[in-house]
Amino acid sequence: MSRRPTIADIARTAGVSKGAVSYALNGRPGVSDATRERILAIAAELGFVPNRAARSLSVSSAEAVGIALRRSARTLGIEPYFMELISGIEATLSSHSLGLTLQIVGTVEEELDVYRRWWAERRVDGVLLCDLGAEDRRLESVAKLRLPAVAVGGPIDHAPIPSVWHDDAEPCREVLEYLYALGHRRIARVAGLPRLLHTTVRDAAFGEAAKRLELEAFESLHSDYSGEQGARLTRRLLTSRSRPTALVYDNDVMAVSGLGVAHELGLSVPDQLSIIAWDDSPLCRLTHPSLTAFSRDIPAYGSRAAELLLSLMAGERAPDEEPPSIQSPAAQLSPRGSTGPASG
Amino acid sequence: MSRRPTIADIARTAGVSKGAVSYALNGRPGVSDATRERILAIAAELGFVPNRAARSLSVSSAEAVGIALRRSARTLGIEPYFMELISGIEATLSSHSLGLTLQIVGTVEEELDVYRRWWAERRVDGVLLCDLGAEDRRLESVAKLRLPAVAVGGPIDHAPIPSVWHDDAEPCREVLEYLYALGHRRIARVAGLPRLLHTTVRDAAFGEAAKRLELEAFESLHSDYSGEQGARLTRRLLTSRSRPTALVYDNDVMAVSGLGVAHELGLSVPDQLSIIAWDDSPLCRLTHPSLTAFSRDIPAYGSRAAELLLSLMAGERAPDEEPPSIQSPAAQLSPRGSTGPASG
DNA sequence: CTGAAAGCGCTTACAG
DNA sequence: CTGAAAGCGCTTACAG
Repeated sequence: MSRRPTIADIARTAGVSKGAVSYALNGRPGVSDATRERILAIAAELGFVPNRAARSLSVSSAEAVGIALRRSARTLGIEPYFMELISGIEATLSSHSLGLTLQIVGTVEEELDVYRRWWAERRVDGVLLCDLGAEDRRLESVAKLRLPAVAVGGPIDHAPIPSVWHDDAEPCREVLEYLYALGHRRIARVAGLPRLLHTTVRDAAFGEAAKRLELEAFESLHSDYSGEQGARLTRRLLTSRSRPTALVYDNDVMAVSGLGVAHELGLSVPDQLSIIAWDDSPLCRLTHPSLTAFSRDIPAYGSRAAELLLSLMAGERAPDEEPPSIQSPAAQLSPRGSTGPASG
Repeated sequence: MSRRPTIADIARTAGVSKGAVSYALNGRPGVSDATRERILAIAAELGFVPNRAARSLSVSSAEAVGIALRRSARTLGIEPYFMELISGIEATLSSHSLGLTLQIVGTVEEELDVYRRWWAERRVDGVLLCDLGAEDRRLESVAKLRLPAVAVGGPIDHAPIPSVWHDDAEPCREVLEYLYALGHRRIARVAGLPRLLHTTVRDAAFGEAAKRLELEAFESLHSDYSGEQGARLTRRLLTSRSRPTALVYDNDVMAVSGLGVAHELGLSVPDQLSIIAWDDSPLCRLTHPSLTAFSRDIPAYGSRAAELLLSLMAGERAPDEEPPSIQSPAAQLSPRGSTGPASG
């Protein structure tokens, strides 16, 4: 038949009720094994696939998860992070036959509107929140909607929703100690957006470690993660009177553009300048020298977030139980060609 | 009320039937203006948003568009193209209150299964096909499903579905003439996947133009678009006995990694080697020198594809009418620092 | 212009 | 173990 087959079609050819078909299809008691077999065979033969809308309407669930991204097309394109994260999320979702609904928004207000609309429409059963802010209105808002949600990032203690996060402070200490061991005493950092949670975590950790190591100089300049700002800030740092011998970047895009500026200024990397990128992506191996970077498995991170959201949606915990945040492994430093001993 | 309001709630408080509410909400005749106003006011006050599943079930439409990507997390992350395309698509869809459902697949078979399932479930009303192949089974398959579909890429003449495409041959001629004018006579190209349609279009156009210009040497080496292969093929080309003085890359990722190889081999760009990238993205401005590249507005391209799909979904043309493909502006060459006169 | 009813395709108590 | 029925929340002919 060219019309999509329904349970009514199956019921008719099997000579049973629609209820029986539903029980058989969903592996529930209520039909004998023989009948079940027969029904399943007919369903398979007809190529039956349940209509999502009908199913959703009955069980009041959308069988989909939503993700709203507050970033420009430009940023989304250039930052490998998002697509890798989405890949991981999507892998988990599709293995549970859940759909992924994606929307790009311009402002927090728009983003909150999207969540409210999704909730009201029942378009999604849960959402994943990205780009956590140091102060983040979204946490309370989605919690108030009672829309299952997981924050991707953290740590966010005493928050109304759980998060999947990883420690950002330890890598900060690690990288400064590594550079210190290589003899670097004047180090600077081209940091990310100051409003983001992980930026503040790194700000604090870098500050403390720099003080503890008694570095000659350490400063963090904040940026919007773009290559343009990465280049501009790098130029500023490298043309100052006592220029740093090592630069740490909060993402890989800026590190690549920083390397370009070093070339432009005739500084050889790593002889005269060491460069370290934060988010490792294939980008870091594209350059010459290739970039020393902090690596972590972003798709796995996304998968873990999706799994946590699934468990929330399944309502596996008591209403007043502490939301079970999950800590992921911290990023690992992968030394490559862009770091070496300080030339003094 | 904490329960999501339904049209029944509105009907009750307005003292009318559910049908009247539906007419009023959808701007259809069947209610007086006064009643309509009253209903709309109550709906607004209750914060009414229609339940998607119920609406979908009634009107047999999912109010969503699907896109299945057959690329690895790695590729999706590093290629700015996809996220930019998706941004453009999404912008158009959300302005029409349509959702975007995204799925990542491993093989063509999986991809075709996804389309079949989406169709059977009525999860989407239409799909967008990316990464068109020179031979592409998907065109026939989705056409057979009678699932509205638009191919992103082309030209695909006499195809069962329309496409949004742009001319790739003219830019090929243009770039060779440009390099010729700069004095280059030995040129090579690091091309993309040979199975993709636009690769074959470029293969042919480059071949013809090279012959017409009577270049001393022109060759195309095919790759998988990855930085690794870009580097490997560049190394091979630059270490051959008569090395080319200019390299053209089919994407920007490989061009960046080719530039890295030039640095590695101590070749100065553009003095000893000119480099041109195909897909312009912020990546091309990250390097030093910045890369001469072919630019086009990818988000706009995505928007156009989405709009064409919407018109198809609206069923605006007769069943036997020729599918109305849309040609987009060809890519424009943006000369930057990576190209210059041939040194001989 | 308006109301009551049927229907979209599922799921799920409720009787037999 | 099975069947008949109601219900999810909308839309849409069909009568008045």
